[in-house]
Amino acid sequence: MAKIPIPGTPVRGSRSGAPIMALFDLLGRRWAMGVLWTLHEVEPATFRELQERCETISPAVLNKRLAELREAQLVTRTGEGYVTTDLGQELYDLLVPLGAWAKIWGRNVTEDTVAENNER
Amino acid sequence: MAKIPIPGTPVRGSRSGAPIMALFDLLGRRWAMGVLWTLHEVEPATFRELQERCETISPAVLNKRLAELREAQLVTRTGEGYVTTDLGQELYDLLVPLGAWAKIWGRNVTEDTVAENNER
DNA sequence: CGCCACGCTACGTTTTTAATAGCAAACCAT
DNA sequence: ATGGTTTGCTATTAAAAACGTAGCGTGGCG
Repeated sequence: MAKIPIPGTPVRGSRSGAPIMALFDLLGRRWAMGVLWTLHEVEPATFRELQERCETISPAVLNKRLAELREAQLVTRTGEGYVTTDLGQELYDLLVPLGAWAKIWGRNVTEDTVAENNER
Repeated sequence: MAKIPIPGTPVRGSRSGAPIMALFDLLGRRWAMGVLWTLHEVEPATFRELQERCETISPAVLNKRLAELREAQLVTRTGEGYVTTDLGQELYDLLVPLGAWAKIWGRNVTEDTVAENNER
């Protein structure tokens, strides 16, 4: 059984286990959000499909993240493959705005990086 | 200079550097979202204030995350201490809904965990 | 039976995070 | 100017997580 941060018990960022900190602890693991995001755009997906979509993820980590996401009720497995749960869908919906914002952010970051390089 | 994922260049989850994947790469580092969240509720905050607020973060990691967040234009440093930038504020605003949702999620997760324990 | 896709597991290496100690610089009252 | 404090961080050693690759066991199919 996967070990996930449980709200109400000590987690990173909060000894009292504030839900947001438990969530950050869970999502702040490499690939956690990426898997959820990628799964959502392909579901239902088999383990290997998901692995290909993620391009560079190793099976060990994918397996671990999937176990955690399942434990956290965000993902489940059906005969057709892995799918997001209702809860997972809700979380995904909250992540969507980040996708749009990331584009704006990306413009800022890359412009500045280019600018800095030109300065020298 | 801190190494952060640059949209448009290969990052975890996307060889082409999709902005959302670059963002996930950045935020999917331990403490990244927690630091941004915590900073927002205390800013302006000194390094040590932030460290205390985060309860269990080590100075090395805090320093690294701060360097990355600054590099990513989300945080900056003033005479008063560290503060979020406009961009960082925008991102924080997008994170806020997660705080509310986390409470609902937390209820689900803990209830099920308790239920499972009672079953045995 | 042979062949293939699937869901993982194993394992050796590299990277990241943790935990703790402590240093240099700025500030501050005496 | 001197001793004490706070601040921002670096150094170091150890543990944990992630990577990359290989491959095993199972189940379906011809």
